[in-house]
Amino acid sequence: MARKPADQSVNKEDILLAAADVLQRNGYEATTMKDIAAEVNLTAASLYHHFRNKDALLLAVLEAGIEHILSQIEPIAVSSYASDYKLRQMIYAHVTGLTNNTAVGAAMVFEIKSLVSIKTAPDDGRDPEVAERRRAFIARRDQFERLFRTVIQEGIECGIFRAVDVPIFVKTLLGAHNWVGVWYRPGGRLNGDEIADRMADTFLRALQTS
Amino acid sequence: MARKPADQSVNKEDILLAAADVLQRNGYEATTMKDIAAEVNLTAASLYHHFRNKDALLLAVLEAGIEHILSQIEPIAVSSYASDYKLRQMIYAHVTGLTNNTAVGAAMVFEIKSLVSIKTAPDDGRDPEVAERRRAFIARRDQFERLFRTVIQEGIECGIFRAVDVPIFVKTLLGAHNWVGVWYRPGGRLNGDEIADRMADTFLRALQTS
DNA sequence: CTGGTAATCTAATCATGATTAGATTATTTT
DNA sequence: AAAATAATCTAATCATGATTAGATTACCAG
Repeated sequence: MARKPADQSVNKEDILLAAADVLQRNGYEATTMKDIAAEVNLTAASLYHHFRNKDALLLAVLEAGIEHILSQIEPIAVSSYASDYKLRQMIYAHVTGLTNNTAVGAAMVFEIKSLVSIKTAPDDGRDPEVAERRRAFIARRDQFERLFRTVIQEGIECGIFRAVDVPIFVKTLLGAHNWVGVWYRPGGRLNGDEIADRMADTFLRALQTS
Repeated sequence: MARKPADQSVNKEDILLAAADVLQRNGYEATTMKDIAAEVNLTAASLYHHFRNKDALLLAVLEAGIEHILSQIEPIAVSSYASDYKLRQMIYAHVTGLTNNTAVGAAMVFEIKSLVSIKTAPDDGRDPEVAERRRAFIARRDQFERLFRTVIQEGIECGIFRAVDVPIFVKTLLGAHNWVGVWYRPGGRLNGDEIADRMADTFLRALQTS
């Protein structure tokens, strides 16, 4: 499990990676600070030098994840290629993103719930900063979804795609993608690229006019 | 939140429903025995009269959920209608199942991870009975997935569907479905039936020969 | 080198939440 | 209605895990 020789000091990057990994394996509540610390050969207490608390750490993981994905998807979405080409590329980017970094991917998918869950969240007076970042994160999520909607809407308008119920179609698409983060295991019959391909086929077929 | 007048004594059914509900809201780890108990106006301690422990309770929720869904899907899958008709019905049953009982649906989707998660599970010596039921549950899950695969395979063989990569297609389909349990909220623009319809359209289109 | 900051550590604290023990009360059965 | 059983309760226990306090150690600027 240990990834490093346990020598030099650790930076936030390392911790985020390790956290994403543990998070994927165990889920938010079941992941202890100690688990994360162990992954980078630190003690739990040391993590507090880098992050205010567990929530802040989780949030940082998710932020990194979504920014990464957005940085891949956004340029495609706003490019001027044909809608079908764009959609295929976006699907490809998203799915391979999830399969390449399973950790962040699955953490992202699942932990959103912890994040949105009202348990800790009801106008969480305790840490206004975290509350704010939480809000920002959700906004990015929405942004992400919107990119897909826009591309599909475009495609419909210029007649490349048949007229589907865009919001539902996008939820369907993203649900399928997200689930990949759950079942995908490296070394299976297909690699991320191949999976992405097949999924893109499915959804582009579904949008085909005829 | 309280569903009952808090009078007569409570039975397992009630507890399972309540648990599913809380589970959906908070997730496994974040759901306390007290939360569940409160939902049926009991104390946490009282729950132990009905279930050996928290794991057993969760498992019972999931078992009930999957049996219910299977009881809906299986008859359709083994019937002798045309594959496309069967698939549409199965999608419909699954999706509306998830939207009707959001609680069980989402709990099912998410909590599988807790269940499969190795945290509590590594040949869990502590409670062999629970370990066994856990195994059985996973088997039912697989059975469920297999029903979809079979129907699609059939359809391909008799030329109703185009030749897709069946395992991936089914993961795609089920991922999309499962996600419904996450985003669906009663009272939205569309009800369960309408959502199911649109999703069925999407996937049947994707399978269309042409 | 030498002070100062950064990164860690060890050893508490503190809170939460599962589980158990030992009554108590309600319902059935005979 | 007495005995037995079921369903609850209250009041511990016990363990875990987040967070804090107070050193210690490592590393960098002057």
